[in-house]
Amino acid sequence: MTARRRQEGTSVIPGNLHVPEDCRAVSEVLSRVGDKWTILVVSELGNGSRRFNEIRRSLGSISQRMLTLTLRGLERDGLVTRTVFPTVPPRVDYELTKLGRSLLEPVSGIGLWARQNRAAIQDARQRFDAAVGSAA
Amino acid sequence: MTARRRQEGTSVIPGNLHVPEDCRAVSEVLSRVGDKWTILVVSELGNGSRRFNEIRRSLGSISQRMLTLTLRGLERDGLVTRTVFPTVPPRVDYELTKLGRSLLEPVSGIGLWARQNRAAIQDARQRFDAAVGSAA
DNA sequence: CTGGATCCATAGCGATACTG
DNA sequence: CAGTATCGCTATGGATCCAG
Repeated sequence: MTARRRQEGTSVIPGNLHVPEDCRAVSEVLSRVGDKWTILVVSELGNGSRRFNEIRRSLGSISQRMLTLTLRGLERDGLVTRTVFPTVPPRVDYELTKLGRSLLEPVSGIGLWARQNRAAIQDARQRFDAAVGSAA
Repeated sequence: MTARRRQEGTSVIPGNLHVPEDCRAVSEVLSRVGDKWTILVVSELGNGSRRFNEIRRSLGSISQRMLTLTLRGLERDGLVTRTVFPTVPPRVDYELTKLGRSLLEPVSGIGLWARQNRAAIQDARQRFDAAVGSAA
């Protein structure tokens, strides 16, 4: 039970994820990035500074509550800055930090993949469902 | 409600995500990729074909149920193949498809970012919590 | 060994109402 | 406009038991 790793793979990807330490790191980031809204918000902010309701409308379907929570989380993790203008009515601007912008690159990779392979996924899904349906 | 896109940004990232159509695509993929286990499983399978309990042990903490569900989902979406050997005891191998391997690249991008910036995030988190704590 | 079925606890998230 | 607070539903995910 000491060494049960397979040696065959020699790591196709440029950094192993199966080391426990890395697993935690990835899982942590994933629970931030992988939630329902983070990537969309970050992507929107990738186009420049935005006000609260601007983001809200640009995403269309996000609830006020979730946008607040998402932005709070991003702010907490140092990915966006929150600038309050003490005017009336109040105005709050959100903007990506350097760290936040650095996330834009890997995130856009996922986004690109998503758009390129969505059709393939939907197709596979239909085939799978059909097969399961007929088998049952 | 016809055209509410800003023109200023000129898209830092190589593909806009704020088009409704793309938003759905990304959200879809995200709900598959962004769950608690998919990325870890895909990463592990990136090193080669694996049996059910091999994956299970390599991740350590995943429950049997969730591994089954995750693999089923991945199979449904055409990202992994499931090969059953009708032996006794039964043996089932999982392996990434071409589509699955193509996901490995953007995923490893996220993984890389995670490892590189985990410290920065944790740091920002502590500062934020300290600030909020003192403000309250 | 692989994995289905069930029970249960919690987290996520939307809807709504209220405040500065 | 930009939040906060509360409620309630649903999805997620773990534990456990059962079966081929």
